[in-house]
Amino acid sequence: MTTPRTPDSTRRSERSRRAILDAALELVGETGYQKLTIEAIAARAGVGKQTIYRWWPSKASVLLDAFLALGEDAAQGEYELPDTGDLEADLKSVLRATVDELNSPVYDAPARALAAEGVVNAELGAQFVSLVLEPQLQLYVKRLRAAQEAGGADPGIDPRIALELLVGPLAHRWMLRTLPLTHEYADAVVELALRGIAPR
Amino acid sequence: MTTPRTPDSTRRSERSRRAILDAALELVGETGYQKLTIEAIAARAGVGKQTIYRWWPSKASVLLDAFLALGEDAAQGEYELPDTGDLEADLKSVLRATVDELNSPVYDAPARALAAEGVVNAELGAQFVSLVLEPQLQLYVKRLRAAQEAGGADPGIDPRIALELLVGPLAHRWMLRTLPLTHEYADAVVELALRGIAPR
Amino acid sequence: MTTPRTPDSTRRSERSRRAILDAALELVGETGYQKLTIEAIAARAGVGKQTIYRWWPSKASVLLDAFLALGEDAAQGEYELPDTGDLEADLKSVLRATVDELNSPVYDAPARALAAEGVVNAELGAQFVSLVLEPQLQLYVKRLRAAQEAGGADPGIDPRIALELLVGPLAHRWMLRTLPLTHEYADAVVELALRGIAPR
Amino acid sequence: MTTPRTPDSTRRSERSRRAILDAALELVGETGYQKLTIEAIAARAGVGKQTIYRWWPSKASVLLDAFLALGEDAAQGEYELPDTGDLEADLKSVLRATVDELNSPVYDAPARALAAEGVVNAELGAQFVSLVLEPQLQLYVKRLRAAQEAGGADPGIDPRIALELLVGPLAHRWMLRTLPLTHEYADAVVELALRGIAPR
DNA sequence: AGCTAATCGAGACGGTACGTCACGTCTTTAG
DNA sequence: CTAAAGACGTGACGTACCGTCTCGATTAGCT
Repeated sequence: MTTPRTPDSTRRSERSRRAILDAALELVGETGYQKLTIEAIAARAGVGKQTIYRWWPSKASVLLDAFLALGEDAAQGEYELPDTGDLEADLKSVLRATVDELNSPVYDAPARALAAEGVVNAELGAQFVSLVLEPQLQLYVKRLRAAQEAGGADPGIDPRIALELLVGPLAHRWMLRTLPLTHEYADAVVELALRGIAPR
Repeated sequence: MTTPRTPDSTRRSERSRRAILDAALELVGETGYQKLTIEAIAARAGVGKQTIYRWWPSKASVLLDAFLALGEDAAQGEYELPDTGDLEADLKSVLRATVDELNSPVYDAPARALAAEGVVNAELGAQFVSLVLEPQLQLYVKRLRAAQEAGGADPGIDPRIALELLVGPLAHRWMLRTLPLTHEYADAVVELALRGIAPR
Repeated sequence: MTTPRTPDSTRRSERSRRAILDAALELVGETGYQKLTIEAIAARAGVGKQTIYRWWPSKASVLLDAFLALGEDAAQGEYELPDTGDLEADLKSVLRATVDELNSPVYDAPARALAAEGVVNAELGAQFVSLVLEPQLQLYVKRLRAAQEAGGADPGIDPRIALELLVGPLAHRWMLRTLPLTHEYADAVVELALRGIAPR
Repeated sequence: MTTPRTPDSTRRSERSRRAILDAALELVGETGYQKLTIEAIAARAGVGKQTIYRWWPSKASVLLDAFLALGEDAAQGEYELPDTGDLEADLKSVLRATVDELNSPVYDAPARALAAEGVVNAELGAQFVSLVLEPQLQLYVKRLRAAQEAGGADPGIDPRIALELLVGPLAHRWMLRTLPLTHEYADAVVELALRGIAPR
């Protein structure tokens, strides 16, 4: 009988939207993802619960938006990997920066929450990958292609797989905390992987 | 005034323990981890809730035990990686088997649940690593050391890092479902990683 | 800075007013008073909620107006009780008509809703009494005074109390549905009450 | 799938039951029936909401039980109307007592709430009548029958209707507050009604 | 083999959060 | 420039589970 009713996004309150995203980030940092509740977000944001349910289907979804907003504030148009001509140096610098980001408390809590949710919830996972992860990975593809053309990498190699050799190990250590995630580790991974990627 | 009392494990009902672990595995497969509840496990197992709370501190902990039991049934003493002398062939065979396991529905749901929980819950994550993951990884270390001694791998390389070059990419694809996890991918990862690991 | 603003009743939309009253009557019949909501009335009437809040302070108040409109349509100037000179016959005819009205589905739902609200909400109750009930009761007073003057009723009796002996029992059966409300009952009440009212 | 599950009344907490009934009576007196909420009852009683929902289907139902408990405490086995041989005196004394009760703040709020709910909700109304009202009314029937046998009342009269002539007017004034409910009014009603009831 | 104490299935309890509904207010937009 | 449409903060709804707590009724290990 009563249709689900899609809300009118032109009437949306930007004020409330920001307050919700900010509150979500704050709370996930303070209490962790498991204890993060929609009610707490609403209370902290000074917003009715319905205003959250009107625009997002789940708390994971709120957090994804909050994380994207966080990224946009920070990124400020950094849509390229450095290309100094020295592939090894460039990759080391990028992976070291990634290590720093993953170790930074601001990114850590929401990123873990989203990654964990994505592991278990395919739909959210797909969004996380397409909105957050894949754009990053494409930068590697581009940089590796450039290296192949410049003769710094074996042209027979699939850059997609090469990139996973670089990123996979970092992700592995970060997600399950098997061993500490350091600059030295990033360097070691780059060195080892490049021995496989280098022209024969 | 009565002490918190630790339960007497000699009197523990093996019947109930099995029923609980089985129910947990069934339910995590049917409804997913988020919707898995202690009450549902108790009901399915025909057991009082207290019997679960008496022996486990959380649902993640129940699931970890259930997953370990699942592994023990299957493993049957396979505590070695094959060593035919051909490192590449051996690794391909092992990683292909891992791919099959990760793609199998029986392992997938509980393994994802535990991995996700471990991402976000450091304590459970540590248990997962030490009980499930690390024993597996040590097999790689052992095999790689053997290869180094036999001259099939560069002795200057840290086997721990080498192994992560093999396992990290697989884990990455599995956890976030970026791209399909296939035998071909396993082969490609082994080939590329071995170019880095091989003696110079 | 704008004053609370009293609405300008000359600009009021008669179209909306009727649609709201009609919708209120329809809905109270369909779903009952408890489930009657301002939002549903507005939706059914094709009217904004604010148009209701502008003109009425509560849903009970809307319903009171709707009920009054209903009465005006029906009454068409029947502002007298019949006076054939036979008090007993006149009262029986009036009370039988009242029984029919109370048993009619159209009047029943809104009348019950208002009566119930009036029981518990003194303000609305006072309005209900002064606008709906008291005018009716005054007709009885007038008819009984006429009978006293004509010698058909004891002049020593307070007509106000006499009337309540007639109306009270009907109201009692109707409100709490203790026993069926029939013409026979109306007749029996009139006969018994008149034995008390008659001249000695 | 999941059966509605009827709770086991032998395990019921008497402590909680009393606390809930007491809280309901207190709150209905303080804030009125409309503003009475299950949540407030639970909070005041120091009880989980589910404990209310487990045992009662609605707030009206809680209040009915609370009112019955109130009655039981007060009544202490007064299961008879006085019979001094003087019908008029006995009825006046009883109706005066009823007037006092209806005017007492302790009874007023819950009684109004239940009466109002019963007007609009047939199911609750039937319970209210059979548990609260009808037992009272039967006492009148009994007393009137005794009077008929003793020659103090016309044996041709239906006691059920006679009683409604006594009780109906009181109820009418109480429910809609048309005019004040006083001892004088009770006396006047008895006198007038008895003129109809008396032997010819 | 019988006693006795702990574990067991069951589920009521005080709570927290869920996701929904309606309230009454306020703002935006179309006629 | 009125009013429909409807987003908003608020708060109660009734439900689902949480983790704790009592209940008898089995067990299982010790006398």
